[in-house]
Amino acid sequence: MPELAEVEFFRRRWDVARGKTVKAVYLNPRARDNRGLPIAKIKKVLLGQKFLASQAAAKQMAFYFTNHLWLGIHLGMTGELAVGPAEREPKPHEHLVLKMSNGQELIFIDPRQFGRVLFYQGQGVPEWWAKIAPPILSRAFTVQVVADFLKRHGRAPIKAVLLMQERFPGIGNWMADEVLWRAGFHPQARAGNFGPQAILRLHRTLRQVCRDALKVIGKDWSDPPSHWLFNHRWSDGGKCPASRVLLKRAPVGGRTTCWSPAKQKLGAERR
DNA sequence: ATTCTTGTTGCATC
DNA sequence: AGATGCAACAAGAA
Repeated sequence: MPELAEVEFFRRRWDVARGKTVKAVYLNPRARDNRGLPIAKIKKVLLGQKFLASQAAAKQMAFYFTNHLWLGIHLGMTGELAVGPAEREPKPHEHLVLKMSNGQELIFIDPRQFGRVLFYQGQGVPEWWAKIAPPILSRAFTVQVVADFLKRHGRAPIKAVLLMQERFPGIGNWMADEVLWRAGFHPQARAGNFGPQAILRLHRTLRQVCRDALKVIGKDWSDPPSHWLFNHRWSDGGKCPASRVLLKRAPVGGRTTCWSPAKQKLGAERR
């Protein structure tokens, strides 16, 4: 499920072991998440190092250890981070496990294996971390930046554009739908048709949904309130929490998309 | 049995 | 050249 706020939630889970030392490393060499990793080297250099800090950005996390060591994790479609006691019954698809000095294990589970584990050792910041786009909640995410990006992808449906991580880091399928629903834009609206007022509104709504999601899900994984589209989007016969009309569902930009035909009409973007 | 999936990439096509 | 769309990746749920 992991989009912006869920990623932050999982980061916090592992962060309980901050300050502890790595006592053992397990990396499944056959897991697709671990492809390309120097597994033997990671095991060797990580052992005995202290977990110093963690950070989430977009759909990625970075865990930083002494000796300039970085572990990056992308949760893909089905990944999650867990913390468990060492004597637990291991579950299937545990692709990375760090045994920590407090007796806890930090576990990365990912059945579908669309996720990714990354590694870096050295001064400075790894390329895979540095290249993540500036956060939607940062000052760099200006209205102008959004306007330029929509123009550049003018022929694509706005739904597909909102999913582009190079400009909307952390936005995934449900967040994109939530934004468009709240702002009142049809997911099929062409990005190039958005007028100045509509762009302003889209920009503001993007920031608001990110803030709200982090407040609700990012902190302790509470379910969002039922007046969000989130709670109704996957059920057949789901109704728009604002207008009570039957929600529509269809693929847009290659992804299942849910919208309220009452609230989101083509043309509203042209202002 | 079949179809679906909260993500990303690589490649074909426009 | 740059933008767009789609299949592929893999496993489990409905």
